[in-house]
Parts: sequence; structure tokens; C-alpha cells
Amino acid sequence: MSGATLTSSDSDRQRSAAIARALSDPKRLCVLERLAGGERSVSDLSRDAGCQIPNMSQHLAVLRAAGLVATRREGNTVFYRLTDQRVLDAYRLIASIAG
Amino acid sequence: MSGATLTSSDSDRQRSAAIARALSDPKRLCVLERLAGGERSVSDLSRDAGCQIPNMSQHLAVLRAAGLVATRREGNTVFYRLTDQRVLDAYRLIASIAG
DNA sequence: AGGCTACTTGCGCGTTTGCGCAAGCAGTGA
DNA sequence: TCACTGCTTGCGCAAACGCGCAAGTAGCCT
Repeated sequence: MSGATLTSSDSDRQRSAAIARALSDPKRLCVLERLAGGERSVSDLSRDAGCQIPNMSQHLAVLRAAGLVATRREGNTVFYRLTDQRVLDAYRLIASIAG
Repeated sequence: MSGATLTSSDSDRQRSAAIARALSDPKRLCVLERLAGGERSVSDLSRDAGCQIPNMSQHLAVLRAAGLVATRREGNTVFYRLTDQRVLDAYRLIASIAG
């Protein structure tokens, strides 16, 4: 986990930066923690993060635009899930640096 | 690398978010790539990233505020270095998700 | 159809960000 | 002391962000 080359083109870096930006908000990190336990509805996530539903919906749109989450509809309820478990590894690593 | 709990307080998440934000710019990621090879001067980093020196100085200030880099002065020249190699692991992980 | 729940989208506001440019420091050397 | 290099800081601006609120949309139920 430490030998890779890490030489990127500018557009590579742009996409990495976009993912890092999606991770750069506490409420969105809270969402990732919850989704680590499986899919959750918007209202669940909104309650857990302590914000209003429209606000959460926008945060989820950011994560969706970054390709980190996907949705499934079941009746009226929209469930969000992680698309790539590696984002949890990245978050854990960042949290360990922040710790 | 996948079993940790990942349950944080809001202030934990705030600090993690601050680190992610420091990683959320292509020029700053370029800096990390260069610093992976050892310490570099501001003008070197500025040339590699293709930006003006004041601009680079501000990007470095962001990384410094996040605790990701440190400085050493040698004559007129200020050398920047990584304070924690784990940030490279985090970057690699993010790049692999972006890939 | 109407009403209901669950979610998304649009708008307006204050704050933050990244940039270019000019000015202000260190530190070296003449 | 003076000039010079290397870096930092201040300022102003356009763009993006996070938020609250209102309005719109999608699907279930009667």
C-alpha cells in the first residue's frame, strides 16, 4: 500500500480532486458512515446528519455527481448506497491522518 | 484495510473534511506528487504545477494549515516536505476510485 | 380525481475559494 | 547601504458552496 508511482495527468488530478471535494464536508462524511452499514433513505440520512431534507438531497446529489453513491427507488422511498467500498478505505485513511 | 468501525463525532468529521478539502484541488495534488519524491522549493512546485508563485504559495498555505506539509528554510529558499506519508496512500486510493 | 408522503429542484443570500496583481518581508551578496 | 532573489501577504473580483425556504415532481392510497 505504499509503492505506487503516483504520476498523473492534469485531468487525472482533476477527477481525483472532484472526489476529494465530495469528501470535504462533515455531513457528507456522515452519510458515508451510515451507508457503510447498507442502503439508507434520504430521510434517515437527513435525520442522522441533523439537517433538513432538501439540504441532504443536495449533499447526496454532490456524492452522486462524484459517482460515489447510487440510488434505488422503492415506492415513495429513495434508497442510497455506496457504489465503491474503497471510498470507506479512503475516508478511514483520512480520518487516521486527522486523528 | 476494511474492518474499522468508522463512527465519528461531528468534530472528528470536521477535521477529516478539512483534510479532504486540502486534497480537493488539482494543483495541490500535483504538489503532493512532487513532494512524494522529497522536499521541493516553492518555485520548483510552482513551475511543475504551471502557476504563478503567489498562487502556489497560497496553495501551500492551505496544505500547511491542514498539517500535511512542513517547511525548512535554507538561505533564500523555502523547502516544503510531507509531514505524513499516509496522505500519499489516501491520494492513491482516491486516484484509484477516480480511475 | 384528490390528498398524502418522499424526495428533488429552483431561488436568494452570505461565505468561501482560486486567481492575478501589487506590495511587503527574509536572506544573500556587493 | 543598496540591489537582488525567493517567498509571503493583501486586495479585488468572479465563481462555487452550503444553507433555508418555497415550489415542483413521483408514486401510493382512497
